[in-house]
This record gives sequence, C-alpha cells and structure tokens, in this order.
Amino acid sequence: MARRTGSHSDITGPRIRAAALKLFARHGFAAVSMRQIAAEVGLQAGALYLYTPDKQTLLFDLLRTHMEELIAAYTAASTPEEPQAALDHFVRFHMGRNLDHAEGVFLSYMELRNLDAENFARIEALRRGYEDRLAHILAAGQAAGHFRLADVRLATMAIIAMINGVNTWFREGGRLSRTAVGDIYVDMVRKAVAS
Amino acid sequence: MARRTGSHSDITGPRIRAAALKLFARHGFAAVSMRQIAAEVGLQAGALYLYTPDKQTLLFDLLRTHMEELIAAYTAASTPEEPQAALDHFVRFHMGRNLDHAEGVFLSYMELRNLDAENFARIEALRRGYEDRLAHILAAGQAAGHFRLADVRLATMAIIAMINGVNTWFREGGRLSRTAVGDIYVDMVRKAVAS
DNA sequence: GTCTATAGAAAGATAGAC
DNA sequence: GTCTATCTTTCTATAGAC
Repeated sequence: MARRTGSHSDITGPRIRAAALKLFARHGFAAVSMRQIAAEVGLQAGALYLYTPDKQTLLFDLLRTHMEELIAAYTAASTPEEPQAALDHFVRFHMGRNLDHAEGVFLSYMELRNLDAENFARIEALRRGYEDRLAHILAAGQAAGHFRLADVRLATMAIIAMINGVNTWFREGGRLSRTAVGDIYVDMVRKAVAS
Repeated sequence: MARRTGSHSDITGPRIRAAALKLFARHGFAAVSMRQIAAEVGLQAGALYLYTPDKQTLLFDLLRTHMEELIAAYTAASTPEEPQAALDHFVRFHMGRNLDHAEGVFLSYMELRNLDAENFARIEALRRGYEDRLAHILAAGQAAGHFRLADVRLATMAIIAMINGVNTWFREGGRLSRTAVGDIYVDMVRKAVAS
C-alpha cells in the first residue's frame, strides 16, 4: 500500500501510547503535559489530537488495554485443573506479569481517580473479572477440602495485594532472583490457604 | 496572651495541612493547586506561603508527619514479648492504623515521586525503620522455632503489602466488620509464617 | 496575618497552512 | 499527518497595602 511521506498513522499511535504510559507512570497523569508526551515521540503537541480526543481518553485507553491484555494473557496460559496447582500457577503468573508490566500495574492502581465515573466503572469491571479467576480457584479448592479459608473474597484480595507488593521493592539483579522470590511466595500462599 | 484580630498562626497551620492532605490524597499532588488548598481553608493563595516555603515542602511535611506519628503510635502501643502475640498485635495495629489514616497511607505510597532525592531518602528511611519492627518480630519467632520463614525480609514485605491492600476495598458498614477482617487476616498471617 | 494584584510561565485544546 | 501559531485558562510564587 503506497504511502506519502510523513504519513505514519499506524506506527505513531502505538508510540504515543508507549510514551504516555512511561511518562504517566513515572511522574503521574496530572504532572505530565501533552507537550511532554509529544516531545518524547518527536511530535508537536497539536498532532496528538489526531490520535486521542483528549488527555483523559488517552489514560483510559492505556488502562483498558492493560487490563484486557492481562486477562488475555492469563486466559492464553492454560490453568491446571487441580486447585493447588492452579493456585501455584496463578501466583507465578501474576508476579511475572506484574514485573513485566510494572508501569501499567502502577498506573492502573494510582490513576483511577483521574477517570470519570463511567470510565472508572469499566476498568473496575475488568479488574474484578480478573480477580474472579483467583476467587474461583480458591472456591474450588475450598469445596474440594484442599484449602481452609474463612472468606474466599478476603483471601483473594490478600493474595493479590501481597503479590502486587513485590513490584515496589523487587529489582532484577538484586539479592534474590525472580524465580527464587516466586518460590517463596508460592510457599507462603500455600501455607496461608492450607487446611 | 493577647492577640490581634486576624492572627491565627497556631490554628491556620494545621488546617492548611489537613486540607492539603485531603486534597492531595483525593486528586493527586500535581492535580491540586495552591488556590484549591487555600479555598478549602478559607484563605487566599498567597497566605499559604506564610506556612510553607513551597508546595513540595508542604507535601514532604505531610509525609514526614505521617510516618513519624505511625512510628510513635506503634511505640506507644507496647508490643507483647512472645513472638506469636507480637505478630498478631502488629497485624491488628497496622490494619487499624491504616484504616484510620487512609489518606496519609495513600499519599505516602503514591506521591513519593514528587519529592526530590533528599526528601525521598528521608521518608524511605522512616518507612524502613517501621518495617524493621515487623522484621524483628519475625526474626525472633524464627530463632525461637515458632515460625518457619524462607526469608525474613520477604515475609515482612508480604505481610505489610497484604494488610495495606485492605485499604483499597474495606468500607465501614460493609459485609464484614473491621474486627472480623482483622481476625481473618491474623489467621492467614499466622498460617503463612507457621513452622 | 491576610488580602489584592500581578508577574511570568505553562497548561489543554483548536485553526489553518502545507 | 504534521506543524506553527495562538486562544484562553490556570498555575506557582512574590510584592506591597492594610
């Protein structure tokens, strides 16, 4: 398909979103100007408005994409049937995914307040859908007598929060490897839900 | 002590900090203007500069006060000697304190990036000092054979993150009371560190 | 101690040339 | 598809009156 010079619609969009993700995560949504995002991509500020109607929609698209790709990746990595194996798998998947998409994770927790009510509800629905995957594993293990949980929803939130916390301190090349941390967290989670 | 009309130095300072805490937590540091803070207190923007040299110092003072009062409160609530009792006590204290100071907790995790390097280091040192209280409990319990931990530092971070997560979903008057949630978390933590 | 007024910089978004 | 130029608003911080 022939294209005239200066026409980069299909590549510029992703580059804008990548720049915005990086800058929003690093400095915060409100602290980053459209001019900064444009400069990061090598554009003038006005050109951004060919790709997003406004700044908030740009943020919403980042959060929506982050959640959708998380769910798609979890779905693609088939979960074992057996509850204990499924739980171990969830812990390792969630930790690895979080570390590989740290900027998106940070944004999706910190910048929800910059969405309007409708967009906020959409992102929350996606997050809840993901959390339900873990809740179902726990409920199945509880029903089968493998786990002993006072409350499935609280255990779900506790496990996710615990793993999310890894992003605040883990550094590649630090004292413990990613695999070693994963092993230790799997062990702690196993014990926490054990019957 | 005689005081002329319009002189409220001793009361205005705390009111400014309270307003800034509320607004920063709700909308984010960068999204809140000095005018908004002043309006919340019933002042003009210029008057704020009698109480803080600039906006960032106002944020730093909030974070420092939050951490110092957290540590002071934990110190004042005497910790049991026995490791398991001390751990239970820490879980309940940390959860309750977080819920009572949700805005400060949120700020102290979300707005660190708005501090310069020196101020950031000071806040991190305070946080580390607090985390060490839990680490010492875990290490003592490990040494006494009450706990089995693959790594004391990881267990410390995991427990704190797990409890911090409560702030994102707990609502007073919801399905479970604060005490009920505390009981369940104490149970999960006990099991996670059990030998 | 607080106000009004303002300096000076920067923001989001749009119009129109190329 | 992108740029230049600009409108309009808002920001932090300061100066000086009261």
